[in-house]
Amino acid sequence: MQQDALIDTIGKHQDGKVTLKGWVYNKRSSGKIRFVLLRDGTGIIQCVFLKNDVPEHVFDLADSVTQESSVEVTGLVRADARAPGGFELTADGLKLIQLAEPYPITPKEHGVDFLMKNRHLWFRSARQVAVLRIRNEIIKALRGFLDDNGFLCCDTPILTPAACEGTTTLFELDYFGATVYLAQSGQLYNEPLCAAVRKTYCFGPTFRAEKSKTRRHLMEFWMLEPEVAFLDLAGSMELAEELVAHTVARVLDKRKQDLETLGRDLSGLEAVRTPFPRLSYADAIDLLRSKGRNIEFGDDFGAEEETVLGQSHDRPVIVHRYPAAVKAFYMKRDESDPSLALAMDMISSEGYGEIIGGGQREEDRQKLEASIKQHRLPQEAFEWYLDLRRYGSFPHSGFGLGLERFVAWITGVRHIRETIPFPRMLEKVYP
RNA sequence: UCCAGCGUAGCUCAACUGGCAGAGCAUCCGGCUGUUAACCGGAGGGUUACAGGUUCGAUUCCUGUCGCUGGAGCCA
Repeated sequence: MQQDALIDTIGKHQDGKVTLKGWVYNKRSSGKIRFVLLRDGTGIIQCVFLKNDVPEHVFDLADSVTQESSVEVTGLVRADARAPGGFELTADGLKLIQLAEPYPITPKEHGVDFLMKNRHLWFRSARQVAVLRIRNEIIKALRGFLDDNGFLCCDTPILTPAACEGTTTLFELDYFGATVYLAQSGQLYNEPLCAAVRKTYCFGPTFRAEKSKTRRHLMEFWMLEPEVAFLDLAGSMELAEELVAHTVARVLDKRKQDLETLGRDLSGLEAVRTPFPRLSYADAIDLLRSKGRNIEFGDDFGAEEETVLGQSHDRPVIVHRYPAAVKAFYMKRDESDPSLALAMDMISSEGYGEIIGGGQREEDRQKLEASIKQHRLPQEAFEWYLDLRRYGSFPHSGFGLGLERFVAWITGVRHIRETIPFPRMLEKVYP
């Protein structure tokens, strides 16, 4: 691809003349000198226009051009200690591509509702770009780790005939007269795939029609779900912590600048090294009670419990062996205590809640059928799933990682809505 | 769905116990040769979310509706 000069690598052109295309981020003027901050999608650079050195129409345009107008600037690249990026452009030309109408998002404070209605413009701002860059780095690191460890990305369908787990509310869709649902997980489909390729994962959007209205929930979010044949619960906990630690290290290595733009406290991320503390559900209950939480054995954790558990360690904590009653039907029971499921959750360290949920799957057909009945699910919809227990059944485990919660935690962004370009929230689908 | 809070200029917010609806930014005009959310002077910009009520008088108090924000439950 033919490449114009770009701001993030402008140093290559030091003392040379370049033409930059981009948008006016801000401008300042002072009589016979005018400054235009140019944003090109890779960075921001200050362009300096001197009245005595540029044609009059160029000098005039540097004053009248509006915020976010698209322009083409030519000039000399100069190192300057005063410039935030280290370089400045001494401009000699400015061409207007389109004069922007008064831009709604000024370089001042704005409210959430206003910013969300202008989401398509909001992410031109520096903080939002930093989040998008980190999100991309996280995706690359997650996929890279799995790809390098022998996983095959196979992917699973988005339109599904029945509820995967029968627990959460799904979006319903007309499928040529039949009813189908938007997938809430690729997990059941991953299981036959791991019998074919041993280690598989899927990575795509998932949908929950729950009327959740918190800073940790989206109606549409991206989930990474690895599934491995002949892997037990302990193995899946190791995989999860290695995957998370690798990804955090990678972001610290590659996107420190963006983390600093966001004002992220790096010490919280630097502490994320394996092994992560493991806590049985029973131990977690004891810990919560010792901290004054009123919780009984058998209760699932609420948001406050997750926060207490997450904040009691300097890195993510893995809780395992939950009561089977609070977990999905396909979870394998613990042989030493069949009331417990071989399930595990990873809770992030700084109050961002559960980022991973998974465990070992039931491989015994009769036990699985009993569980399907117990959960009042229609067995005929799961015959293909039961086939895996008929034709060479095998122990296997996996988990799901919620991308946006993970991004929220790593970036330190308080609300999950900023971690995806176009968040789908409760009754909010514009833009 | 439930609980709590908030709706005032394009945006962010003031307006004391009910007494003339105001500021900063943005926009427009003018000034300034190194500005960093630049600054200085001036101008325009209002059905105080909507409907009703109490009152001499309502942005302010009451009722309802709508919208938004935060939280809970559910989960990643």
